[in-house]
Amino acid sequence: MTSSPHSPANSTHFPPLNEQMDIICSGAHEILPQEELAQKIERSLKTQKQLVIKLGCDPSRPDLHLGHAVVLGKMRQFQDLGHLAVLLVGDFTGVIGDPTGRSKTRPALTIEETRQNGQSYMEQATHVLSKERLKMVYNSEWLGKLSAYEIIGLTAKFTVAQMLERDDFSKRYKAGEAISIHEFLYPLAQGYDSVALEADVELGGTDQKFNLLVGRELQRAYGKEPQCILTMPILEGTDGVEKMSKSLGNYIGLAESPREMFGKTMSIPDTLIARYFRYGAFAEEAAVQAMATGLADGSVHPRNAKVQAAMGIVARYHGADAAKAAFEEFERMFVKKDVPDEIEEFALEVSSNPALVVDILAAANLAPSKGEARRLIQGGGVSIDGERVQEITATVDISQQRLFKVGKRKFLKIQAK
RNA sequence: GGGUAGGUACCAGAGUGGCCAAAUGGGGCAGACUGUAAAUCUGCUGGCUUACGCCUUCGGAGGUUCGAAUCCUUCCCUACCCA
Repeated sequence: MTSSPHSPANSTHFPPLNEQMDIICSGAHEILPQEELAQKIERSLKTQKQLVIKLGCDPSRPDLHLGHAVVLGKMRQFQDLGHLAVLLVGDFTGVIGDPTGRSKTRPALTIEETRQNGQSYMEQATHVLSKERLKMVYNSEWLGKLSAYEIIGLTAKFTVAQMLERDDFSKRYKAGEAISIHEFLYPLAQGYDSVALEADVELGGTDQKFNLLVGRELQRAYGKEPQCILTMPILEGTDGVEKMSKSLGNYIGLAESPREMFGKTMSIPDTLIARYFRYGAFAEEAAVQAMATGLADGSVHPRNAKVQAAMGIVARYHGADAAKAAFEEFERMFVKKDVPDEIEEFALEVSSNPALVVDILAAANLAPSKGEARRLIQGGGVSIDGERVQEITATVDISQQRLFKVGKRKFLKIQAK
């Protein structure tokens, strides 16, 4: 549904201030400034106009994972309270390039690609967000229309010293690393989005704090009412160290199968269990507390807590039945060392049969290269029909279907075509 | 504009004519042990090859040499200092 900013919420019933604030604050890392937010809500109650809640999304990476879900979940709460969620696709800023990290030249996306990614983003986001009170916008809409004159005017509203307050910039500056001018434009453009949208609240991860605050500054500079900012914690990836991201391979995708979700959650380090329970499964605060204390005093076995978290996460995206099934399969696979229920089948074209195991692994994409396949065999990581492959020169007859297992969790049934 | 120091595999970082597919550490993968956790131990960690070996890779392009990550030329890129 679409509506222009600050339009009256049709037939929305806003809960009272205290109730709203409680929900909004739960799980939030920081809300700045909290009093202003309260004032905004009070005013919205009085005028019966919904607040505009902004969340920027990066169109170059359209794959959403549990980390994104943390902030999307907060967005959902705003929706449920009657406010308008605005998903801002940064198609224009995406072309500028994300300043965090080394400036790897990012392939410039075409308009079509951004639109497609935006659509796919939207689709996945609605796993968490309600389709009610949801609006998607592209920032090229206004940023693309700015003249050089206007852009210079924008840059004039911010100083280099202010810019260097940003952690990432100051670190790189002190370390003598490269910072391109255009990277300075990124926060400014993002901030300008808030001006254009007349955002009341902008959400983001804690790593976005600076950028969100720039939005506030710029709104003020342009004579608008400054937005409040709300940051959510950054969820660590399954490795427990780095933030969750697809490029690091430590993510749990929102679109993944129940089995994958469950399995990946079970592989997180113990220190993360309660966090995943809270932010991944969106468990009740009381339940999270109970788990945390139980883990701390040893009355809850970490494995069981992890199962609880994993089930909660799977249930959230696939339903309780799927969660139960995933759990049962997990038990069978890893506790009883059995094989999974459903294994993908693969028909392979081979020039000769029996064929080299190494060739089969590479052809079936169970290994990225033949060299890697050899290494896996040498390391004892490959078995066929339950028997470990000993020799890298081994061959196997696949005129009948064979069950290949590679590493801990790759299974594939292979048969000659 | 001038000067200085640099650009090595996923990252950090050694290597300054052949013993270099390139030390070491981190990361990653696999195995053992477990709870698909942590810690620990072991092996592997460019591609092709049963293997011998071949091919591609030390910022780009040329050159010197029997032989180059290493020397020369040139170009590109980065930081710092001076103007």
